[in-house]
Amino acid sequence: MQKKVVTIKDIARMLGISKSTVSRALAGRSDIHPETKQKILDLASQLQYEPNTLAINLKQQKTNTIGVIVPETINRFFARAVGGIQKQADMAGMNVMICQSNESYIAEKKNLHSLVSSRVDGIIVSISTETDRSDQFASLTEKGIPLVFFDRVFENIVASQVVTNNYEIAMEGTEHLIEQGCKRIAFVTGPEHLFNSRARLNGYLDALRKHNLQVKDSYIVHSHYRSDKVEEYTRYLLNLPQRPDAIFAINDYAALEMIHIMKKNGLRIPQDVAVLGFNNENLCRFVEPSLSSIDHPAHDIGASAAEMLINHIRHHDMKPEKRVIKSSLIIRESSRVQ
Amino acid sequence: MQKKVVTIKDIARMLGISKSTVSRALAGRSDIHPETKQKILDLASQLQYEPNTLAINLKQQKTNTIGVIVPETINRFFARAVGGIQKQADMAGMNVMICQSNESYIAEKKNLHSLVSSRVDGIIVSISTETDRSDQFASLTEKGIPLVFFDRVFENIVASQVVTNNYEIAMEGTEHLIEQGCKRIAFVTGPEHLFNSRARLNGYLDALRKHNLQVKDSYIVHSHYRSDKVEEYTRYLLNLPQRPDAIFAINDYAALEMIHIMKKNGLRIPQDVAVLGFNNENLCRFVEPSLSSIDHPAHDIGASAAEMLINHIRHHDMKPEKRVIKSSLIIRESSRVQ
DNA sequence: TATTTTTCCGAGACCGTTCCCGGGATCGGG
DNA sequence: CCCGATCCCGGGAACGGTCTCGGAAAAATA
Repeated sequence: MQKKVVTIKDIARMLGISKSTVSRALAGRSDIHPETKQKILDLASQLQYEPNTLAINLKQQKTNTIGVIVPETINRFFARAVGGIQKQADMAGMNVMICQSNESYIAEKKNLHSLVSSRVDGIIVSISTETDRSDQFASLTEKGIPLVFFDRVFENIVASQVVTNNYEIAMEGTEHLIEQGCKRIAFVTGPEHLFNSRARLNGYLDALRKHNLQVKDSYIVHSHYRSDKVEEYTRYLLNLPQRPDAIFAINDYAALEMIHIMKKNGLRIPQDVAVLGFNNENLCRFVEPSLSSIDHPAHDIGASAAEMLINHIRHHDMKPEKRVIKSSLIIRESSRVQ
Repeated sequence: MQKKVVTIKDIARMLGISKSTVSRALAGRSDIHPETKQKILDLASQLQYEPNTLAINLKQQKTNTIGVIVPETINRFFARAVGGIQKQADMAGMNVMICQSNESYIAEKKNLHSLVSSRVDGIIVSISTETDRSDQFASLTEKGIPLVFFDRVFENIVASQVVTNNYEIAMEGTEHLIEQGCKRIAFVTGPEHLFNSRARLNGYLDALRKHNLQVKDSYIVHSHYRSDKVEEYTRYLLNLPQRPDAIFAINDYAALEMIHIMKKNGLRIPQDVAVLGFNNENLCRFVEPSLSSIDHPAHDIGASAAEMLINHIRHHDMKPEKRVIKSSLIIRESSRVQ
């Protein structure tokens, strides 16, 4: 049943010429008679010839492909970042191979091996919440495979990275809540070992200290980015002896769910509890109250990472570079107390 | 700078044996002395040897990879479907290569060529809104490459497909709105040439006819799945001489935005206009009013498509199969008028 | 000890391309 | 008419693996 896939050799045989000549014609090189070339191209399209990229890549010792490892594309931040990567790759005529770690260290490692085995020309990574060691990435550098991290990065590794101004924006967001008169500000952030979680936490802490507000550990929640724990830690916060009067949430979906739970408990947003989200999803504008958030330019971050990686691939001697992309605070009803 | 990547030949040379033997050890075959095998494995892991999948795939004439073309993973339905595909592929020990058409016919065609050139073992597709012809897919069958469509499928092509009961669920949803006393039900659906859009539309129309309600073309909006037109057609619907008293929306995000606009215009949901969404996103439970929706089991659809494709890959003589996965109506506040 | 079987390994073809190299044919200039 | 340059094209190695086949050495059997 299985039809034989047509190769360059088939075309050569049918035309009574050598495969070198066919290769020349298909590659669009000039040292070939126009007439011969036309015959080859005609037959190729008639037979629906598709070049075997496997063979080409093997021979060329490069794949024209950049590998991407992200936690999960169900997370819109990463979906948008991947979009930015793909757009940039398209412009450079490169392909993209996307892997999801599903926030698992093991899966991430498997993805990495898979990409290396596929001989991608470079790799872009945003690490999983579970990942707390970087040696598996260090070995890439030894192999000469360019590597760029974005958003979720390691602090101490020497590699290019694209991050946002986590510290500053967390500080700005917290100060905004303080200016609204909030004094007991809860902070929901990611796992402690993730660099950007720590940076955000520090921004939050420094904002409190700067305004002489008491830091209470019970107001700090370390959450995974997954959604199934939101109800649990919301109840925890609401049941504290001194209920928070503001919540800086890890993302907009979590913020939305928290607001929903608090409303059911008779709390008014923002009068009783002000809420600030993260990511500035579209839905922020359509919910009630509209949700203040941090605009986190996912698409640009991805595009920037891809651009940087492509540079590394093309000029192998480049030094690691760190880019900071600015997030911005978008104030809406959920945090406007006065 | 660029360190040489270690190959099977390097290991053979360093150990003074032939590459056949190294291959045997690495492939875990039995006709090799345990001691030799151990030496090879030790050196391989010490040198961080990674097999070149390009070479393996070229030789084996298969890639153990399934290609996926979806409109865009920023759309959560497709992100979840891809998740289902990936899970199923993992279980079967296969890889997944994801392409996004970005709802463009041209890009979709490019993706297809790219996957064929990469010699994927099979392809899963959900077509773009622009795609209204299927010949590019027909040629896959000639080449003997298994193909499975899901959700957005062609009506007349002979290929395996996984769809939901679009007609029935649109009918059920519409009847639900009718039972709530709504008489002027607007329907927002996808482009006319898409099979599932038409199926849903027919379900809607037949529900109206069954209950002797007048069908008005002005209540039917053909929208793309992108979000930037929502405001436009919402205003159109609200400005109709006979304003609709119910809206069956194309997805939950559109529904949310429509509700927001209507509220700003002083309309009460659901008393003035009942709203029914599509996809049953998490946020449905957290918005106000909570959003009725159609639960569209994206993950299962993807998993089912992948399972089917893997079967086709393993048993080349299989007949095309059509699977229907049931969606279900989830009633919440936004459509509960009484 | 002679023969058979088993164990283990090497040689080399092959997958589908690219590309270097060399050579025959044609052409132009002197 | 001769000869170097130009134009086309074919042969064949190479990319990094797999796998078949055959054979030498070791082990088992007679």
